[in-house]
Amino acid sequence: MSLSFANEIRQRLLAVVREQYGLEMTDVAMEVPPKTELGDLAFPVAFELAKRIKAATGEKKNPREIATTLAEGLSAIPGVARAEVAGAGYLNLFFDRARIFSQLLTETPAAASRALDSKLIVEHTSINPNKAAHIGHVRNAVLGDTTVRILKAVGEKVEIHNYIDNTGVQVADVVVGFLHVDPRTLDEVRAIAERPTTRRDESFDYFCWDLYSRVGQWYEEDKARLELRARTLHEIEAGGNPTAEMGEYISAKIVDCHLDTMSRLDISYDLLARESEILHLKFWAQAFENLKNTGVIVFETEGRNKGCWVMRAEEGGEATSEEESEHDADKIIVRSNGTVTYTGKDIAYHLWKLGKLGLDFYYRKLRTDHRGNQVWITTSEAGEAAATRPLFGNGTAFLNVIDVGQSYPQANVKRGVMAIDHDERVARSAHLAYEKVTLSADAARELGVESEGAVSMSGRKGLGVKADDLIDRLEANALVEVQARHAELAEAEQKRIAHQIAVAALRYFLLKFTRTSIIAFDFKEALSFEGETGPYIQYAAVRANNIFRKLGRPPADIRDGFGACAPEALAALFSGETGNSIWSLVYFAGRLTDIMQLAAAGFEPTHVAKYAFQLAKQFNIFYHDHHILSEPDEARRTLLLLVADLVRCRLEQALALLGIETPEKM
RNA sequence: GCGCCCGUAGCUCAGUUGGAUAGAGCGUUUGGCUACGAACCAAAAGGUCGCACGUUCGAGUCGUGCCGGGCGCACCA
Repeated sequence: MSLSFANEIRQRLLAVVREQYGLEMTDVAMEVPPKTELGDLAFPVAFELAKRIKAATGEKKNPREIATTLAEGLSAIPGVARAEVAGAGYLNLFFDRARIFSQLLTETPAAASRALDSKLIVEHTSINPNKAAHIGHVRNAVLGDTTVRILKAVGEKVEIHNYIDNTGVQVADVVVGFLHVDPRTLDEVRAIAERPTTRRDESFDYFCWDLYSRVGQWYEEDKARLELRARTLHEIEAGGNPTAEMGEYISAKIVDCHLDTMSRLDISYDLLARESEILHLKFWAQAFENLKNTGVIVFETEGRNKGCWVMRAEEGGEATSEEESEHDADKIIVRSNGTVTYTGKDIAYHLWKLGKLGLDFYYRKLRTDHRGNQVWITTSEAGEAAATRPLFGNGTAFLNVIDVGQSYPQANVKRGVMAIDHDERVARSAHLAYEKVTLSADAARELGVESEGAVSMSGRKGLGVKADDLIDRLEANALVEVQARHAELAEAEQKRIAHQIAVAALRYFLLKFTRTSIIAFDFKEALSFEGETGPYIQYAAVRANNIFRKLGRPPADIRDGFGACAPEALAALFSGETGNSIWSLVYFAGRLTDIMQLAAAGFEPTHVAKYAFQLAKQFNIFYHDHHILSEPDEARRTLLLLVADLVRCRLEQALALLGIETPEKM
């Protein structure tokens, strides 16, 4: 429903309150009644007014009486058929169904675009480039990608980053593996990474997955070997030596694998920002100056943090607490030996995101992805000229999709950044925290681990469901179903559809949960195509499309004939019990814009996922109740076709927001 | 000890700024394909919304205190 329409009603209502009761209200609550028979919009405002009137005049008024007065004052709003008082004092409005319906047929669900000078920088995926991606990583990527789609749909300008920690401990561990556990020269590693193979388990990221867990065991056997990790990490950070070269090669190759995996799920990026550049281009040194100048960080000359630069805890109301506990929340940014902590480096990186650092990366083209988008990557040495590439960074706010375990460091990063850049728009920046994916007892058993309850995945132990394995299984299962139903299609086409179904199943499975809910991954549930699943929603859209295919006329053709329908036919469509249920479907289809706004405001893609499922469910009931093509009344048939078309459009749009395609057939 | 998240049907989970009779999927039982293909639909059974106070005309939703589970709180990243 267009927002301006609802806002107009609100304003009118506020005016009536002013005229009738002389009360100034800034806003009124508005909601959708639980049943269509009760109306299309409900205002519980009379309850609050009763209270206010009593406070102002001492006069006791019944909420129903107030609602009645308001209803009388609300006459003649275009699009509103009538107002009713219901329950204990609800003011319910009924729309002019025919009018709204015709409006919806021409409306496209896009929100008013925001200021053009604002740009959100969304960081997601950011998998350590040392092993294959697993289902937990996919949750991050799907959440991030879907959030981006929704933000763009409501008019935000978005830049998508994928942070590559190519100089971290995890990469160092695989380098240790190739140097000491399963010794190989760089050329031999290259041979493994670049060997031509169609076998999934021979791909380089799978190879490293196994090696990484072997390294973990190898450390366990002799803790002294951890020295080797520290030395390797140091060499990688320093750069310009054979160890660093090995790390560079491995991480670049694994990043390639990750991008391929994510492409299968229609996920893409604008820029891969690498930690090696943040190190080599001395981002921290610059940020350090900025932080010192503003006084956010101070040098401790005594106490247990003596010799460190720390970010002091915010002054809370509790000044009475002991000295010791006050210093608990102080965050060390520079250690007493002069090295910088992770938090410090991340503050520097985020200042860059906002264009507040005074330094920039160099950039080069990495690849053109499956969508045809140019993916860029940072480099330390002179890259593409600024004139021939996008201007990266300089965002007005950042959004980071990172698991909930990073909440504390993330809060510190934002605190440090806000101390330097306290633009109110920066305050929108947020850590989009999501809970982890664990393995259900059944899933763990399938992977060889016996357990009573859910089990945490562990890259270090090599325990987890690899993303490509799962997608392969989904595609194989979907292909069986497609072949059973559409033997007439060419194999390539069958596979294409199976792929679309697999993506729908996986993405919906990860989006049906709220961000803060732990997902206990279960194969049976994730591999299902029935019930509350992505394919169920696709099926509803495909059914709608089938009607038009059988009809032999495109939807646009039907829309052109709308004007010729008699007003009586339109009135009949929405009258009676059957009319109510058709109207409730139409009205729900019209609410996509509201849902988008809700999802965007809370960075919660689940709202769109749940909406799409509910709309599909309602459509399936409609489909079952009305056999459109055999409808004898031609005008009514046209109108039913238009309803089907409206729902079809909104379903496909909602699916697109979720990163799910609608197959031609299924 | 401090902070955050979770607790809703047998299981897995939704539940927008507090609103009308708390929903869905799976599972169980039963029914519906010579229709736009059943990856669907219909029906039944299943609830002290962890517990107790409080605020409110109204609490699954807000506040306080408990109980139970998970995760953070490094001169690690």
